[in-house]
Amino acid sequence: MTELIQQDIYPSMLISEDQGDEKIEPVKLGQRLKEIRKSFDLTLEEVSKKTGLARSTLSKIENEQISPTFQVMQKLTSGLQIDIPQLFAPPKQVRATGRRDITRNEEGKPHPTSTYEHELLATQLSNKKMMPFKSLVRSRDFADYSDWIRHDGEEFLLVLSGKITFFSEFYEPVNLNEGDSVYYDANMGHMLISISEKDALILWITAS
Amino acid sequence: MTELIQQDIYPSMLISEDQGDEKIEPVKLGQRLKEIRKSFDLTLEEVSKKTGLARSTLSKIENEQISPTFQVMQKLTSGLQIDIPQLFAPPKQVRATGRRDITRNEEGKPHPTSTYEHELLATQLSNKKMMPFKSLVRSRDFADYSDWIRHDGEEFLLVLSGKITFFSEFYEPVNLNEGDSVYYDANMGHMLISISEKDALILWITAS
DNA sequence: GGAAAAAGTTTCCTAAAGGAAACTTTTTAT
DNA sequence: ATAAAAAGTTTCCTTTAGGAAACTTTTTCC
Repeated sequence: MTELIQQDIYPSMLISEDQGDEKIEPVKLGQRLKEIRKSFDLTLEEVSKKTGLARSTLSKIENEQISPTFQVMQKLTSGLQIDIPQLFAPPKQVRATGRRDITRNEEGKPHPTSTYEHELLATQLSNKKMMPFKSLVRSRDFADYSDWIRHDGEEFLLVLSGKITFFSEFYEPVNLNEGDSVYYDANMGHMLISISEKDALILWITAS
Repeated sequence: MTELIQQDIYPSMLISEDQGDEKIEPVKLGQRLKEIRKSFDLTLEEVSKKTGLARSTLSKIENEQISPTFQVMQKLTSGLQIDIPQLFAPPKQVRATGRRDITRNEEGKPHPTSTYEHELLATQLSNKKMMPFKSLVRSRDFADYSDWIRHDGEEFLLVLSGKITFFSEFYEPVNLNEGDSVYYDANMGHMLISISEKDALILWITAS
């Protein structure tokens, strides 16, 4: 996109090329199987011997005339020494998605709990790798928690304002001031309390 | 971020790949399906509605009385919004874990480039899913960039102070003020410039 | 080019999958 | 505890998958 720099061309001024309809992957299993077979340079007969499946059956699967049972698929994967995901991960197409979701200050999706006022960010997008949210830490005593908070994935938090104490299962409690951050495994028990005059505001991001 | 990655690469800057070491093939497809169903707290009837499969069929699959056809497996995965490998990745290996890494304000690892002053956070940890850093946006003109910045993964940014313009390949430029945030696919070209009097400070997190 | 062999497809049959409904077990409500 | 409802299983029947063999197409070799 050199033009953008050289002239003043904005994205909305550009006309996108018609790149053909991207088909949503219905997974052409037969086609995929044929690719694999060819890549090993095998005939149906040879695959038949390796997998114990009839030549005719293999032909029909490759031509999408029948839908193989799981049993058959297991014979295929073990006979051909491949694993199942391989059967479905054919052309690892790195789709240049262009999703973008802006969340203005204070305009996230509110999500209050007994100990936090969460404000979920980027909620217009689903299927994302990270889940960002701002949280007002209302709790001021770890007695507010009945137990450690613990869940899958990893978590990063940054103190935006105020001051908190970060408790965790395997470490001493530690105080965090504005600008401080911590990265931790979220299946290690953890919890927060505000210790500043005003409730602390933090940015939280989870990935799993 | 392209520059960031292309220059010095430290372990703590790397994002851990999904450990796809799945060689295990659960012969217990039915059991696995039941686990998934229970985890969503669904009844056979509800799964039936979601997938279009008969209640009886689902029961038989769960009890290993029949071997579902690929067609049926596709209905299962699309109806339950899971992907196929998930059906075969049963024993979720709970990774160990109690890592924690605190970064005090301004005490991250400096990493200057021509357009940004990056301050890498949580650099004591390697193999993490997210890579967090604060960046001072020094650039004030998109002519400072020779081309779009573009890399794998997804990115989230939050303006900590100042004001920026966020340029991206498929959208109009947009101004972001303190507290505003944006989530986007990083393989969509993107770049930032400061438009406040002082250079803007942002929090940036990448995951791939 | 014309067998003959090899590779692949189609047919035909039986064995198994998938659906509707009957039946059994478990949960909820009274 | 008992009835009613919900969840799950089994039966019975129709449709479809899978294998053996016949058939068609492609390749090999003279």
